[in-house]
Amino acid sequence: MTDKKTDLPDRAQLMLRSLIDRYVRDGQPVGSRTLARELGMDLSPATIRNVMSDLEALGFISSPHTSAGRVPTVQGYRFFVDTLLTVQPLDSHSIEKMRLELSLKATPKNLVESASGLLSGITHMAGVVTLPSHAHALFKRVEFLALSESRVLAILVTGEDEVQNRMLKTDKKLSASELQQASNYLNAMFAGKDLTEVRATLLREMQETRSTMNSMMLTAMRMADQVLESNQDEDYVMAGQTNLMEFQELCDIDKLRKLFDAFNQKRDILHLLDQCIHSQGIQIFIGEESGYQMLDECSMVTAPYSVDGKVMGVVGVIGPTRMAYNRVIPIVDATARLLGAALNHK
Amino acid sequence: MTDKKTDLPDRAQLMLRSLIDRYVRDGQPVGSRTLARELGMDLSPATIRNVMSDLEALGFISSPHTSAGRVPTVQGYRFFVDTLLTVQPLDSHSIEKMRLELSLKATPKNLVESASGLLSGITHMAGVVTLPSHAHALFKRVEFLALSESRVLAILVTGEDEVQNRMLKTDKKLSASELQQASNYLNAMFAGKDLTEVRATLLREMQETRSTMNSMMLTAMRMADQVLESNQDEDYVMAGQTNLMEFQELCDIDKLRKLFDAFNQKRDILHLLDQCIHSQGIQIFIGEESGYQMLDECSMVTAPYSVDGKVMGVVGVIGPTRMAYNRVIPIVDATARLLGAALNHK
DNA sequence: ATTTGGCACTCCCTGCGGAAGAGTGCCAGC
DNA sequence: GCTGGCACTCTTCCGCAGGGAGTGCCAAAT
Repeated sequence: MTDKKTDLPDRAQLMLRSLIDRYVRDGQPVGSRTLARELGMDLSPATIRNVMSDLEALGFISSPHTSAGRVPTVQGYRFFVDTLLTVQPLDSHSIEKMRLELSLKATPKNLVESASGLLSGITHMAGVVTLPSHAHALFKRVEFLALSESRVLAILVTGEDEVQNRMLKTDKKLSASELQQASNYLNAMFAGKDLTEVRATLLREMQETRSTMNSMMLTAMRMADQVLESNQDEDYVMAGQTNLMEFQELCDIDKLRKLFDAFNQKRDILHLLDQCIHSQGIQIFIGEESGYQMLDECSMVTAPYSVDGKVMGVVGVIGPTRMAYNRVIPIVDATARLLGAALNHK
Repeated sequence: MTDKKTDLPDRAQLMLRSLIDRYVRDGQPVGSRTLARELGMDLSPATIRNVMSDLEALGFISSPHTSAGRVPTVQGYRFFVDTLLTVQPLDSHSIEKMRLELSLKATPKNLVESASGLLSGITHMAGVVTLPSHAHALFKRVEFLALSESRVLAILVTGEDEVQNRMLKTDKKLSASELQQASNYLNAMFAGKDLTEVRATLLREMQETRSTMNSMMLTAMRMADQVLESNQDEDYVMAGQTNLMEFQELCDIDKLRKLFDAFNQKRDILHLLDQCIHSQGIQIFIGEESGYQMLDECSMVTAPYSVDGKVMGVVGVIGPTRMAYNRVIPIVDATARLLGAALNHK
């Protein structure tokens, strides 16, 4: 009986799965004798060898050298996670512990740090969580403070009493009452609306009704535009990077350095996380699949987290390609849910 | 002719210096023949050996094993930096380049990041710079914004238009005009004063004149007290940590991990930097001198930076014990000066 | 009193060879 | 289609010897 989709006999699939399980467990190439015992289905090593030979031909496994066992290839892992993997949901006890831990945090930033810490703590790998996007936060109010001749401090308060500061440059000095007028105007107009919506409305209004606007309104809108302009809140929090040093597949100083450089640079990692944000559900990059050389020996398991059905960011785990995917996936999944929930009713 | 202070013959001092120079240069234990050539003063290896023997007895050098050369001990380095070292100031060309780089940065945070980057870039080790202390910043103004029933956002503007947000809890709801009154009162009273002074005055006033205060004043003072309370701005910015991976004395994964954990934790490093902040001028911890195990094979060279004669923080370099102190010291020194200057006329 | 050459000694590093172990591929027989 | 047997390949792990670097000590020279 063969699986038509993959054309890979059931038995071979079982064996691939066993081999990966075993390899993930102790990191040694798996030989036919070991696998025979592991499988427990009363086959001789010779039989196993035949099938292994097929699996190797298909590119799912390979052997480091003639007389070593077999090791899964990237494609092997890919097939494994795509069609062989069975994950059982995380036990409710662990989930409760995580929920508790998160419930103690007050600010989004703290929550994100905590989530990242949880991920790294539980998986013993590196945890990464992007800061929640402000793109869909609700505009609550804005206030302006004149600091000097041409500098105005804008304070933007969004949905959950998140506060952001922006420094604006103005052409001329604006009086306190002018600023007050401007903020009153904006607050009346936009309170409760979505930030991206606010921005869109703003741009439209400035185009369409420019002529009929009085100068105060125009000033107000220009300032609001400046405030919303630089809303690229792309950043992430990482925890447990040093956990990665423990894995012997990464103990090469050179690889380690490239990896840590990338973590510090943030750019490439952000780019990857960005790709994950719109994939509904778990996303996995295995080894070179990421397209980044420093992650060649690593895998990344991510899940987007959302509040009110709106995707706010992504949580993830970075570890060696040889990781226990079936253990990591539910952890990442649960963390994403819990973080979303914690951000919500806060 | 002997140096009375140290009781170490001139020639021995010269030799120690040469040995350290050489060892720093290529990392190999230095033997008597090598040192003879290095010294260039026409002494036979046998003579050198005799003196080396003395230096070893004094604890300045040691040999990893019988038939290797000699290596400086921590005490050797200590003697070297304390009494043997001659540093020439950094050439003006490099200084100009650094000044230029710093001049492009606008905010203190950017300046600090840039300084840290410069340190690591030039020395090829890790650069670390603490954020400028706000303790002696000038109070410029404070504004309050009611966010909800019992939560008030305080915006504190200090000297150079630095802005800090604080979230306050209040017993009862305060109206916008009440908040306005409070901030007016505080701004009139404290504008232009030193933050620590403000705090001190605040506490004194609240003790002495409590009975004669009206409730508005009291509320204002309570809030101001909350704002200034949590002014512990202890943090640092680090750059080039990964440079440390290149040194073979640190290529031990375990040591590396402890080191990077400490960098992430920040606590211990901050504690060390704190010790340096009050030492007028360059401070150096060599190897175990720091008292922290993860820094056993490392040295730290620091210098405080100040604005208007007030010490604001410290810049430093962390690298292997085997570092070119005479090269690093002027770099750290110059960076401290330049950072102070850049923070000043900004 | 210092400096020096000589010499024996110690220790590390390298390369070599052989034995053990693990695993494979192939083949013939069931 | 499965299995046992067998020859073969590779890695890993010693043990061992030789070369090299450096030391300490001593007796002779300056």
